[in-house]
Amino acid sequence: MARAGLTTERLTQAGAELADEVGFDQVTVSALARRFDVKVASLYSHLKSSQDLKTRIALLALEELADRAADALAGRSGKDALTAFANVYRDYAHEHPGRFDAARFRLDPEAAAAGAGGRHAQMTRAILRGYDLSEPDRTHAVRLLGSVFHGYVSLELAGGFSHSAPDSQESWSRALDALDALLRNWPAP
Amino acid sequence: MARAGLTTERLTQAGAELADEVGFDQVTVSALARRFDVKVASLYSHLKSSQDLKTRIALLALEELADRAADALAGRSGKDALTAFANVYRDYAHEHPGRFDAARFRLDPEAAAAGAGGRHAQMTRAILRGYDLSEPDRTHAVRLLGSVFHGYVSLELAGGFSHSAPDSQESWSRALDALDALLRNWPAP
DNA sequence: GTGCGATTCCTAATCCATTTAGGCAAATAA
DNA sequence: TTATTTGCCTAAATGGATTAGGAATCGCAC
Repeated sequence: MARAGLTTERLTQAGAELADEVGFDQVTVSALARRFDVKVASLYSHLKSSQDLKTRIALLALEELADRAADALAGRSGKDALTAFANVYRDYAHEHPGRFDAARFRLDPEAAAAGAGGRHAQMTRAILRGYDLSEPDRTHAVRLLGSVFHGYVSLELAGGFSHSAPDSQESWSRALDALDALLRNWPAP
Repeated sequence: MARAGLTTERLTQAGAELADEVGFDQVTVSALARRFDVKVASLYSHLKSSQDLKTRIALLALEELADRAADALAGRSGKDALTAFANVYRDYAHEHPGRFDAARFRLDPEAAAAGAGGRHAQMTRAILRGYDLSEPDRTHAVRLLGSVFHGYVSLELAGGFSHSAPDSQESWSRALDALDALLRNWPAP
């Protein structure tokens, strides 16, 4: 019987594709086995558990996202950087809804720390170098930006802004304008 | 054999409590049956499916949230209203993490429309009456506020801001200050 | 109070996902 | 080639979701 060539990486990758197709919470060890035309138990040589699979998909998504963001930030600053960074999030979410959902998966703190978690915060900080903020305001701003990106895209993906004018794209642009204005004019406590 | 007195409402209520205790995605028809000391199949006279149960919990949470928000907004305006509204969200999420998670559940559009979905947007609009914004900027602002509230609280609940200074409460306050400043000084396109 | 229909809950069975244990065969190394 | 490791399999236990059909209980009319 020919071997299927399973590895943890291939399984994670295929799991990510599956997530994009059927939704992250529909990702199941069984479905993955079907996709490789292999018996379910075989996957357990490569994955600790169903939870393990999901965690790996989440970490993959975080890495991909961080890679894209790093790319987008190169050579940009100020509002240009802000916009580019934000659009990486939004575009990624639209291209890979399942992965994006995965990226919001509750990770055990150790897994999050080991993975790309820190890179994201670091890049958000980098964007703020283009604005005149010092600690602790810079941290507050990092958290606010993260909240807006995560929140807006989540609501949009959940269908919150469809079926109503104005266009979501328009609101997104204006939200970025607003954030830029806010960062240039951050209020004193 | 004495009857347990099951009704759809009691099941939904108990499901919400269960969600707060063990997490929304751990809410299961079986667990609910155990809680009522009743066989699983019995619940299917009151619930269409597991999905149905989750949808009901989500709608319950949205209603509770809308009720609290309406209460908090009464007699307030401007930043006062903004802060009160925002704190309702955050407090509710901390008191009832499972329900809050449920409120972010992907609802079929019909269920969302039938439920309290519209009340939330309406109240957010009401807050903005205290600021000088006209359409379509008001809608953009509604979406931005919703994104921040949802995003911040989600990230906070996921543990994103713990284990690092400054305190999350501090960032939350400063974020509200910032939003207030932004709304008073909304940038032109 | 007795009887009747409707409702509530149960038994039983099926299906599907997760997970572990132990075995045979294929790839790799000696 | 033989020995060893590794990859995938069969088999089986556990537990949730769901449906069909049966029995107990309740509310109400007589």
